[in-house]
Amino acid sequence: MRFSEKKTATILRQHGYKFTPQRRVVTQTIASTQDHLTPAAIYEKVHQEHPNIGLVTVYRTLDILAKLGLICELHAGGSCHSYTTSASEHHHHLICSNCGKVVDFSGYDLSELKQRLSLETGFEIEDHLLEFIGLCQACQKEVIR
Amino acid sequence: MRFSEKKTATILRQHGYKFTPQRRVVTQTIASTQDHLTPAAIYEKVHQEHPNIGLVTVYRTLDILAKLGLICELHAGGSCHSYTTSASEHHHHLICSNCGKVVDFSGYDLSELKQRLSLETGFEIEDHLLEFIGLCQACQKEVIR
DNA sequence: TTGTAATTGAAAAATATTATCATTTAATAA
DNA sequence: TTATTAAATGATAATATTTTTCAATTACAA
Ligand SMILES: [Mn+2]
Ligand SMILES: [Mn+2]
Ligand SMILES: [Zn+2]
Ligand SMILES: [Zn+2]
Repeated sequence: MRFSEKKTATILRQHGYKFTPQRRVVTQTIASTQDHLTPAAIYEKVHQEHPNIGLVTVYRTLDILAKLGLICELHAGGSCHSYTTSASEHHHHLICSNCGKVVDFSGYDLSELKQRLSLETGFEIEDHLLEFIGLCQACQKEVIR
Repeated sequence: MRFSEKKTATILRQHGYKFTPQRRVVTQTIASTQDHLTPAAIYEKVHQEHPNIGLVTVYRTLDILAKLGLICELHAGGSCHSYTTSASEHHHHLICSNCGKVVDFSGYDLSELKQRLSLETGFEIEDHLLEFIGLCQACQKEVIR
């Protein structure tokens, strides 16, 4: 079982959030499938059983669950955000989550990992994304929490 | 000089695209700064000098330039897409660009790189994103190009 | 120069996300 | 249990973002 209701409740409460029925349902819905789902897809599933839960609540819940690491946010090309349960001269990026500053870095080679994954999964890998998110020096001073 | 107009023109034409004034301007605008810019920000800059270039053209141009690797698309948390010149138990993802299938993988450790980057840049790194994009086995057979 | 497929811009449409605010509710402690 | 209260919800509206449409224009190969 990849999903523990008790754990979700505990972690939410530990961070000062309430464990509401809505949050339980959204979490369960995401846990009920291997797929990654867009907010709209999650809302649709949730809405079938619980037509009274609003889309906005889904968005709010996803934000919180992702922030707490209870679900995993991923970037899927076109439709930017989806969620799944948490269980040239190429360069990569370091991005400040506060001011948006971007620092490039290079010299980190992922080709060995890429090859390993290709063999293990049969994927034909075309691209990758490696980004670090954090606070730049300037923003570390400004930001309270 | 990080930007070569001739190279842009050549690569566009090599792929059957025309090298239009609009595409030149968008490329130049992106190349003119170290920042990463949202489509809206790019449009705004472009629009100052060339008020006749439409927002839609900016979007279309960004798609093409990114696809050809002439600019680099990045995922910046909140506001999903920006562009810059191209020069639980934690796990990561392998995503099929055709059907959206997601395969998790784990056991790849980025902590050493993270530490190195922290030291070099002064960033306080909070998170990272590592994703491989490609075609799953099933889709490799289906997809023509 | 000509022909033609690609591209463009304006507008509208479709999507996606966030803000507001009156009402309800989970959690704490009397 | 009950009362209290800050947090959460849902309906709606407001924004923001992206895509579609289509007639007019244009790059560029022939
Ligand atoms: Mn890059
Ligand atoms: Mn992950
Ligand atoms: Zn910063
Ligand atoms: Zn696939």
